Amino acid sequence: MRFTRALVPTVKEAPADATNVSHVLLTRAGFIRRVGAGIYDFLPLGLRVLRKVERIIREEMDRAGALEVLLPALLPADYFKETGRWDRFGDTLFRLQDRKSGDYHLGPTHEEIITDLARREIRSYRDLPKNLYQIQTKFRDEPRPRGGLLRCREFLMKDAYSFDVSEQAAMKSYETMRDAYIRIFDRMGLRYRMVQADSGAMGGSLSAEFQVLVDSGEDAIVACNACTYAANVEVALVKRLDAPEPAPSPLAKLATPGKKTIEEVTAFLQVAPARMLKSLLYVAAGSVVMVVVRGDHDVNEVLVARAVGVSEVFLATEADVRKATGAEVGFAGPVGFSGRVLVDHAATRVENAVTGANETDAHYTGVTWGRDYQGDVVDLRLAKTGDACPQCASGTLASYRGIEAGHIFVLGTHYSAIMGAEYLDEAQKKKPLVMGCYGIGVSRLVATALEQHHDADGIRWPMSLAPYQVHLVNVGKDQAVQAATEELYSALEARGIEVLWDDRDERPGVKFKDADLIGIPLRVTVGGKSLAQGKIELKARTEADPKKATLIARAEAVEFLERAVREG
RNA sequence: CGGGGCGUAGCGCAGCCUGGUAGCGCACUCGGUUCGGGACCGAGGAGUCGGAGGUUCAAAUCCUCUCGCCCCGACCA
Repeated sequence: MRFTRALVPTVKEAPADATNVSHVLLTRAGFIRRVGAGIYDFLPLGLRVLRKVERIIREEMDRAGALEVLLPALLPADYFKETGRWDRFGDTLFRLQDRKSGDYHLGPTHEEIITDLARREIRSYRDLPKNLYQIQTKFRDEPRPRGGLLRCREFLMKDAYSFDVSEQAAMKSYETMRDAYIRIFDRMGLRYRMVQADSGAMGGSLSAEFQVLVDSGEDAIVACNACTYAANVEVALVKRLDAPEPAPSPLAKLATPGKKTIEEVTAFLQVAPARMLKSLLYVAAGSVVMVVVRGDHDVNEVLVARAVGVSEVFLATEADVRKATGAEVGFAGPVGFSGRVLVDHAATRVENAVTGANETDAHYTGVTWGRDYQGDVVDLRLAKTGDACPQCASGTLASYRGIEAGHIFVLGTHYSAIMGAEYLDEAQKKKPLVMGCYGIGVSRLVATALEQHHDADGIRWPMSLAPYQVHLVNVGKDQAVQAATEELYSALEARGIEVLWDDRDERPGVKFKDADLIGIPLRVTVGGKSLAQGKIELKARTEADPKKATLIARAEAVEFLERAVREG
């Protein structure tokens, strides 16, 4: 492609509202333009990257035996009403009505629609297993779209759904997808980690996220430095500690006027935060539960929700706290508390702890688990760097940040049971299809890849995702240079190499700056000086030194570049 | 939904406090010089100042309402 015929509107200044690199660089390099909040145009370069992402995904999904379909984006409300998600999805659903006032919405995900297809078309165990996928635009009215392509209201997603005869067979489908995902993300040249994840409201039993490691990522994950354990902090566990030698002191009540926070109490009583019990009140499905963790630990709300058996919990309001404890906020504690108490395992190991007395301006000291208070002992604390690995003997956990690029689930029969998607087994018995679902954020990946591959000058696309493979630059107006560049351009195109030729009548500096910004992996420069020696210059975008270029004989250039492109 | 902020030329911004008929940089057009890391000189084109209402002789500027957007938090199959 000749630059003068292309649409590559690069700009020097970043949009004022951009807060992350991918948004800034995709905009500056002319890949995307913002149309509305969380809504973007893909310009030619952006679309080419998007297509590369799609192609890799299609190739690997097809290789894994999945079948591509295309489901509608515009959906009658009936299906979501059938599973209750019409209500549960709340404001996230883009709703609309047709001319006859019928309810419709734009699809945020397609479990219902695919399950409907399956219940109509899959009848026998002989039809199974099946894995259907699509690459489709999804719509979610996010409470707060942000980060350019990272969190949009309209975005492109690959979603796949597997159907099997049994839980065991579904596990196999899940593993096949897991392996396909590994190939996909490897091919994209991303550094990522597969982590245990919350199956949450999807009603699934097993799930893993593919987290692309980026410091600015929205998700926090922990991984063991010695074994394979890696998990989203939402569900990460920590090794349970052994009990200390018990040396219980008697329970005593102390006046702690105005000392509400852990910091205030530890300073006032001269005790370490680890000797405190932090008691927080949560509302779960309408009732209040007290959650007790060690003073230096934080509560993991997903674990609390799991322990209670609900999909989410909320921190109680001040009024709720006063009502439940009879004291101001800051003085809650498990001793003598009448409601349900959940205690983190580590908290039960604190002997002679200090905790609120459920009485304004008072705390207890000498609090000991089992003697002074009871409760359900579960794992409730948020894992953090340095915590002991729950899976192996000696490892410790380290924290990372990531962007969720893929998520795979075993769904079980959640949707098939509700919607009556059944097959007939060998014994002519009707059984619900066992499902799995597998998503990849296609448009998000364009931004995610960039978040991981850029420098101060611009983007550094991995070869597999780059909009073009070679960025050809001619410098100077020299007739010989012009002719040589033209010839090289044609030769490269003839070999099927994707080349963007900056044929603009611009100064070299402008061309080089734009080349760095756009981020095509190989830059080839044809200039008067080197051409006089029969050479052209090759510079990889990953090479930091702007002056470091490899000189290649003109005659060997095409083959050399062909090899360089193949090797990525 | 809670807190904060911003809407002025395609982009980034100033002007608003203290009302007086809209400006800067980039980009764009034309002419000239220049040409290996975002050149320079000169001449131009381009804005219902987010919208509605009000105050006033006069509103980008003051007042009221409204819409949109951004940031932090909440939320995020």
